[in-house]
Amino acid sequence: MSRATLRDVAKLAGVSVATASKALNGQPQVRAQTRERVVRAAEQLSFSPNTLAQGLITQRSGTVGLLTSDLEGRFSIPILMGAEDAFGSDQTSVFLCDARGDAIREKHHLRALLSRRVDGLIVVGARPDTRLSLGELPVPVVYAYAPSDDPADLSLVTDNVGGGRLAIDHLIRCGRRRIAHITGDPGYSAAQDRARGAVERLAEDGLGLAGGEVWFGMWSEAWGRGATRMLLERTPEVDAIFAGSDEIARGVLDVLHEERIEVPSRVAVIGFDNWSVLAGNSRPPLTTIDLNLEHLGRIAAQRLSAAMDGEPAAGVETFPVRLITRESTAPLR
Amino acid sequence: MSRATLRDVAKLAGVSVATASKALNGQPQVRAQTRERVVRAAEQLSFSPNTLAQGLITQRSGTVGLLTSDLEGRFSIPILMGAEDAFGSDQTSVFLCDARGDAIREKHHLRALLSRRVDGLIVVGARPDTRLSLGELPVPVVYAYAPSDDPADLSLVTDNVGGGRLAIDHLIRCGRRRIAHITGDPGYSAAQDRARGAVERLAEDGLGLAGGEVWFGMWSEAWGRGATRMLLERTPEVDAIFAGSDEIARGVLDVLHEERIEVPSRVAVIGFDNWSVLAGNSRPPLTTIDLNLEHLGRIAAQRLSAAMDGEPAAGVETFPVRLITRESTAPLR
DNA sequence: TTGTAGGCGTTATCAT
DNA sequence: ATGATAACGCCTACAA
Repeated sequence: MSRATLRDVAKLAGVSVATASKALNGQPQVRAQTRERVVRAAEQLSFSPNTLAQGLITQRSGTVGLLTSDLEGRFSIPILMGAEDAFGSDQTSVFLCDARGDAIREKHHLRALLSRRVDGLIVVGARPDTRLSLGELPVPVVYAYAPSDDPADLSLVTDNVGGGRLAIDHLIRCGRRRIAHITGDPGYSAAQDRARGAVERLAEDGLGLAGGEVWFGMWSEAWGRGATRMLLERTPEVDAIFAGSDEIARGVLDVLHEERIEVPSRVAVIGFDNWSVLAGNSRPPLTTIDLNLEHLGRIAAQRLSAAMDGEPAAGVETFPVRLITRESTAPLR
Repeated sequence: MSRATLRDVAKLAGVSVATASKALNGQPQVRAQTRERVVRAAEQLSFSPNTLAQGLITQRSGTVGLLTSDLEGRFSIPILMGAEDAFGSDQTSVFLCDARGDAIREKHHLRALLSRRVDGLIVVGARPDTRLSLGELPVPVVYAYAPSDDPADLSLVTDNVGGGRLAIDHLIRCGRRRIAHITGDPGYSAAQDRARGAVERLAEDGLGLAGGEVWFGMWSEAWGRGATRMLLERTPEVDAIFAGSDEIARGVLDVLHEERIEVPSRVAVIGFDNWSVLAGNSRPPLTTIDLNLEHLGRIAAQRLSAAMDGEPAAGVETFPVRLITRESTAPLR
């Protein structure tokens, strides 16, 4: 199976390359009968137009670059899927580049992408903290998940503050009043923002955190377990725990279970991330907050398309998260 | 930041495009002084050669397609990372395409990739069962994880039988003799192969499975819990459990913990996949089998490069898995 | 050592 | 309705 060129098709159909081109591209000024001949010739040779050559002329490669900083991270993948999906039906293909959090490698990839004449770039960070802007580039760029530090760039982020509010709101609606918050590394803006949202929402009902403080620590099950043990010792009357991630929530559930404290009847638990392998399989299945990352990716692709079509945007757009109700929370009866 | 062409560089340097080209590409027949001028001009204009145009001439696009059937699956990602890693980002860029297990979409992507003149293709399946060959293509193809049904294709797979053997071997070395096997959907060749390896290895020591049968079911924690309960009822003397996945292993550990059966002192548990969020965070941390998928991806890239350089290969290559020892297994004392 | 010319596969603009 | 012809950006004989 070798590669037929338009010339081959034209020759086989007995027309000029120009006519063949027009016939194949559905231009009107070509006799139906001629078009038919060309199309058949193309099929016969299984002709496939060389997009590179087309791009040379149209000044559009029909490709975009997806620059991620950690592929294995569970956050980049859904975004990446959403973006790939939104472009998919179009005629744009996606170059995947993983910089592994290394600035050098990122520069390297950037160079390669630009020389491949990508029409645009999506940059997806590993964590929702602000990252360095790539600066001015000959193609439009959209930052997803991790916002750029340059307000002239367009950044798309999830609403972590809103997520914290939403979690607490749900627990309050379940009749809980003594709510604790166990979360991860305080160096992450995600941890800070979720905590802030939680505290704000509590305040609206005249409440404070059970135990008085946010339990910052690490994004791990082990920390969830450790913090829960300390919490139970210090504040045994707690009736709900908002965990900053599903991993932490698993640790929380584990200790609760061990202590024979019933979930949700005595203590309700809510997680964050909706990482299904963790949230869907726990005992009981975990109520949690979904970041809508796939949607974020889809929007990123749309914004990028718009920018490529000459309608650029700037600033930070924040997207809402949503509550996934499972069985680890329920109204107090 | 617009786009300088080689002509612009040549003009600025006061030479012809041919000379500029030679100067930039390190050809010897150009005076050092001239080269210097050209290079400076290129830098000044931040010139970046148009890879598409180069590809038109060299008949090589410097791109490969990565056709995956499920991105969210935890198996494609490491392979994809390995492959992306192995292609030096300067030489080769990777087009990512997710067919979502849909044959139509796959055809669609394939068409697009070929018209983009990719130099090669890596096809990575979602599960290790045989998949349909893409047939004869104008570029080399390597199948990774899921082998092609056509022996003329090159397929790279992990050794699931060997994995089963390895797991049992480890348990036997720990002094266990009453070993049960709880695994997932029997419709997966992975489940069958791992079970076969396990049974074979047991037989070498004159042993059979504790309880007599493999416990096939589903790839979930819930099944791991359910099966373990039934197992303990029917075969309480079991001293080790080989779980077909880390998810299942988590369920196993959960019930063992609930029943106050000590791990590993009374029952050892080994998982499969080394999915770190599950295996690394369990109580105790889980001994498991790592599929070396990143390595598989790296090899896939190498084989593809070789094929692109005119050294094709065919058949199925099977790659060894490896034991990750954590704390859920230990010698019986 | 440098420049000229032809061509890679397409499309668009003219003639015919 | 069809066909030459000139681009697109680059590279590589070949000529000067």
